[in-house]
Amino acid sequence: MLQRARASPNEADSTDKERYSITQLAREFDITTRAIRFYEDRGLISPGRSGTTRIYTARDRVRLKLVLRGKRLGFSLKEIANILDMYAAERGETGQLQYMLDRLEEQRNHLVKQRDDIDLTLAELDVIESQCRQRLNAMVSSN
Amino acid sequence: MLQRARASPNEADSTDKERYSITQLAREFDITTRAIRFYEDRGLISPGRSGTTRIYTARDRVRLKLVLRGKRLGFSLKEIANILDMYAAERGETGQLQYMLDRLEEQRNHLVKQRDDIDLTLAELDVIESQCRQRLNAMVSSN
DNA sequence: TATTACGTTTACGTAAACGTCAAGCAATTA
DNA sequence: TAATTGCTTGACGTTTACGTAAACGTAATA
Repeated sequence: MLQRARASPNEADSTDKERYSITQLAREFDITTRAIRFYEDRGLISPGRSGTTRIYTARDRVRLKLVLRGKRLGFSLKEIANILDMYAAERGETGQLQYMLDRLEEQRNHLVKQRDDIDLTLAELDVIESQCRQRLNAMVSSN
Repeated sequence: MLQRARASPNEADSTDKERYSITQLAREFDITTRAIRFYEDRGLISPGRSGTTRIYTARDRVRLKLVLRGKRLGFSLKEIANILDMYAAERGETGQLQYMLDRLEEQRNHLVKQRDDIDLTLAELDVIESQCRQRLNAMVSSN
């Protein structure tokens, strides 16, 4: 039985040894394998292969996680691809550091605006809820 | 006159008098008239008519604003419709106050999670940016 | 050996959210 | 009066993000 030890104390290669199958990831993140393959088709993930079968590393898993976070924030896959590129380019020889700083600023502004929207909406939910509770109390006390 | 007092100094009719054309709103919010009509088609807005021409009140405008905010937060038009219904039902005779409180809670959880996502992303942007700036400094000092 | 589980590619289908004509009415302006 | 401007209602086209089915390979299990 050739099982690899997990949560290993030492790592020979500096690359993590965890590997995931497509269905493992699908189950973990509650998405379909179709979706994962689609993300690959759009260049968001590039898992290795064993024959034809996809094999996902810890890095692939992180990228998938970021993809899903981006989706929750309402970004399109294309936008998410750009963001992931920024993450990746961060240590590459881009030579366009200023351009990248601008893009970062842009991204930050977007997120801050979105957070403001959320805070506004949460505040309004508070108002609605308190009015709901008032009506609920009124119903109780009128019994 | 059993009217609730509103924030306005005088109001003859309790309905505001501002009217907007579809292109006015389109220009104000930088969307197309096609989009606005589409929102109407999906029941998100129901402007009055003068003949066949749509006439938008201040209330319609607010709803449109909420629609766009919802879109920025990544909600589908169907979800936005539900949210708007909650806003509207708030003073209606729903008789399902508890159900509505549950939906409010749900909505709140969604938003809080989204805000957490944003905070996570903003933190990571900080990291990337500082590394960018380090590289930029390195380039300058190596000249 | 047959079934089951898991994987693959290819390809057509679909819902959402509009974009983009087309054709026509109504009012103002040249 | 002719043209322009703004509005209307269809209706078909498009993009995104997958769903769904077909047809197949492989490996473990009953």
